[in-house]
Amino acid sequence: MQELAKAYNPQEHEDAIYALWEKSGFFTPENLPKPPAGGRKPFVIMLPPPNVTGSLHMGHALNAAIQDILIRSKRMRGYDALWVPGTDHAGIATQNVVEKMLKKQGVSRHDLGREKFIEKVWEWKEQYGNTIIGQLKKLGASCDWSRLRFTMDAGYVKAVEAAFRHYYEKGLIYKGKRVVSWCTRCQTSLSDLELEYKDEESKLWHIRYMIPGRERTIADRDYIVVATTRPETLLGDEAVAVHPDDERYKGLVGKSVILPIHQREIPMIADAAIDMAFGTGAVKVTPAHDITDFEISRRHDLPLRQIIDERGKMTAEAGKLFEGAKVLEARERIIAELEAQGLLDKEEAYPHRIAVCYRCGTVIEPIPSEQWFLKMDVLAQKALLAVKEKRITFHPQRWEKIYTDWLENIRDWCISRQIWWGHKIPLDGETDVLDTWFSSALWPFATLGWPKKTPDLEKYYPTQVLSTARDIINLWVARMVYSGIEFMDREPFADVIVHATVLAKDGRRMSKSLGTGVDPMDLIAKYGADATRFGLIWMSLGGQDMKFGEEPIIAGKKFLNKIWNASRFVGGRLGGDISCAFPESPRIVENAAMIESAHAAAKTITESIDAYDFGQALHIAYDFFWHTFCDKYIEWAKTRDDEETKQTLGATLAASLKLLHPFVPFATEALWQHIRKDDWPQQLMIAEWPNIHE
RNA sequence: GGGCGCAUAGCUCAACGGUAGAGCACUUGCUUUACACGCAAGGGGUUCUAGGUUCGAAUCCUAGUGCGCCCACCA
Repeated sequence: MQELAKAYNPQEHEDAIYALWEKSGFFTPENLPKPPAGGRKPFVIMLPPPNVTGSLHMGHALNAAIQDILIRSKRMRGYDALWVPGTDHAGIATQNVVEKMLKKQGVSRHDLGREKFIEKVWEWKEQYGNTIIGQLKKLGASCDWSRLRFTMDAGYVKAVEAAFRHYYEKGLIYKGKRVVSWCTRCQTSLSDLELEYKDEESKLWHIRYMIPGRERTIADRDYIVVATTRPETLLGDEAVAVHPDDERYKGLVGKSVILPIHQREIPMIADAAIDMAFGTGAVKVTPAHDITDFEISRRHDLPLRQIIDERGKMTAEAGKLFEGAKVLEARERIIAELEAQGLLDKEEAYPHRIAVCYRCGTVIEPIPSEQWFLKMDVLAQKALLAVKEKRITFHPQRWEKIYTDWLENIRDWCISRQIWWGHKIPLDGETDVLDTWFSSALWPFATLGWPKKTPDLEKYYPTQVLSTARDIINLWVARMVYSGIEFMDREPFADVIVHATVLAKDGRRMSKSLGTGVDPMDLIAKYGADATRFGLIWMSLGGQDMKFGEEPIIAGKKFLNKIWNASRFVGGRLGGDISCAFPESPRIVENAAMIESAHAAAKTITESIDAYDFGQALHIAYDFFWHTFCDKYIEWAKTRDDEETKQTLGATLAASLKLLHPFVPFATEALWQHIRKDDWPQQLMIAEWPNIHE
């Protein structure tokens, strides 16, 4: 055996080891050597496809480590372990990135036109889209790269079309004019889940709507007061609504009031959606520019008067005084006008949350728009039942509530987007593409060849586990569940791991804009991939969010050095004559105890992995290796020279490398390659997992 | 307005009904022939507060305080 360096240096080994793995082809289950008796059962995970805009962040790194631990341990346990990787075209996100790039060259997407622009996006995708794939390899992810997919590759386009047609023919997809959340910058509609909220120090303006004739209302006035945060929308008001039980307005319902500025008569209506306790209990109803008001307007058959256009400017309907003005300019003019006319009752400070686009932060304008919708009631029920009847379990289980609460209060899904980058809507003319999540929802089976009945689909669907971040439980997980049931008649996975969120050291979110982000690639460069994986998993105990610090990664680095040197010692002591097998009936008490400890460790590590307690599994492995094997046994074995002890020493090392491999694959494989004898499995990656039944 | 999570050693976290542990940091020794990325020994906690249940509580219950996150069509 060649001399090993005194200290483990990850940079010397990681790339070579990964190349060795890729060359062997064992990431592809069909290439695995001789199946165990009884054949191999599949164990399948679909990688949540990262956006082609992205590079690996700490959440990705943690999630990749979790999935790799599962896949590697199952592969060693004799499963056809398949981890399917891929990337997501990420509609709006990618379009925005490319638009920004073009802007630097002084070009807008409209300058280019649709076709040219999409060409640019594909170019961009080819150039940068696989950044994260390279980073996953750096991290040691044992994905089957021969099955790499993209949510807009040729086969995937077919899947999306088939899904759309299926829903359409079933009557679940319809087109309609609705008030939708509209981003005036991205020029597209957005679903509820694509909105973010921002606190704003706003004002609540109390406005007087005069009552015609000499009728009197509460407090003996000839006007009623409505409160609003958006006075400019009054130009589109079609009613004033009160609660049906509100005694204050009893006599007025069914009569009318005079809309300020335009002097239109609009009706007073009663609707149960109104909260009597808020403000004056009377609400202006603007059907075209508020989603709730739109719903009220449908119940009362009110017209839809659009006064704001998709660029966020006032339309001709708003009147000559306002046409062409931006919303905020119109607001100022309206307030000034109301004040001049004595119709501004009062204004008060009002802290308030406003919806903004999750991609660009622009304030959302609700506007009426022709859109495609997917009916959700029946599909949502299917997704709910899958969890309620325990065909799908979340880990930790409390996340099921997030999922069920959303599905129980769901609205139809607006699936059309007015952007250029995405799947074209099959029945549509030129304009729209599908929400990016419409294609992601098909991921667990579209990646396996659906709608074709492929052997892969037959063999590998359904998958076993999905591991993901919590913020896409509804955006993605719920949609995969009902899609799987709808198209495959079977839930796409049995277990959903909702992994911890990696927070900055001070407990804030990691984000580029806050400057709190940590780049996992920097950590890999500094400490190696194994140590980085070790640190992340070491911290992820009990499903709690983790405040990230480098200390556990340093602990990982030291631990790897410990493994390295223990192996160096055992290798030197046994002179290359290392056995993988424990002595059958040890006569020496210390050896028997060592073997028993190794079996016990194997058992608890395996059980912890199966329970998705990866942090606990790693702590057990660490404690076993360092404090039992090294501190006690190796120290004792130094004084011995008998065959039984030598055999125990070698076999315990081999078992330890196997148990540690899913967590720290590079160093353990490098050592295996160094100490292995010809009759050993050619790679630790496919070595048999220690027996846990003893 | 609802919901969820967390509060344990200087720091980051385990333990989840039976005498409080780890990693990092700290102290004191060690060129012990695998490892100073190491070895040995050690210091440090009335487990947020106040009640309660129990023979026994960090662990269960109630209330409070402080952080963090999510959902919602109070205009």
